[in-house]
Amino acid sequence: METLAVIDFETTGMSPEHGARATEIAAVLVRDGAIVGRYQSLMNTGAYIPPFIEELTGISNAMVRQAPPAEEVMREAAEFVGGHPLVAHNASFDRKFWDDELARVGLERRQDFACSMLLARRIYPDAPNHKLGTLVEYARVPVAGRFHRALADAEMTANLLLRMEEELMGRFRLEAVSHELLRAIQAVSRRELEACVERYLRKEAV
DNA sequence: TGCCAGGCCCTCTTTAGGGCCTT
Repeated sequence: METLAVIDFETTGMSPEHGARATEIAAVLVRDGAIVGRYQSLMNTGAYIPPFIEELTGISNAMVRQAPPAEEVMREAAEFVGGHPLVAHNASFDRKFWDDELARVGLERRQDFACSMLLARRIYPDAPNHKLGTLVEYARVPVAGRFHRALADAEMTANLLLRMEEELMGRFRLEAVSHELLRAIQAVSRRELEACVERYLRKEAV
């Protein structure tokens, strides 16, 4: 059975290209419909956390000053994730920081990301919006802790992913949902969801 | 907010604009 790694970063800003750095990372492993592993750590990059971000995440400059060095944390996180396919909510954001923080320790990403936000737009088109907090309530996912902390957000994203996989399995009578199928679904428009799954199933059958 | 992005999607579209989502 395939194992997926769901990751979430807290950061000092929106883009590493403009100097933002990670302040916390979490990764949870998902297999057989359940969370089977967890990793979480604050990380010290030396970067300043603006007051707005401190307020948003509850992660202060004092907290990260006492945290392990970013190099140590990223090596641990990369080892924990291994080669498992990745998932994140609005993955384009976490992918940038994953790639940037790995590169700083001489490592490279080995796998693709699937995005739970793009999937939710297709699977739950009638949700009020597709923010993680809204989807957690909409899909009746248990609240795992404070929003905007990495482990809570990663766990809720993982459980949201499992709900969406159940929805796909029920709707299309699938026995399992692979990372490859998730990537195929997120690459088509909402209207093409059904045709996409059918194409995928035909390819699998050949 | 120590001021910044960018990929994606929808539609009153495609020779474009604007909103969403992440911190």
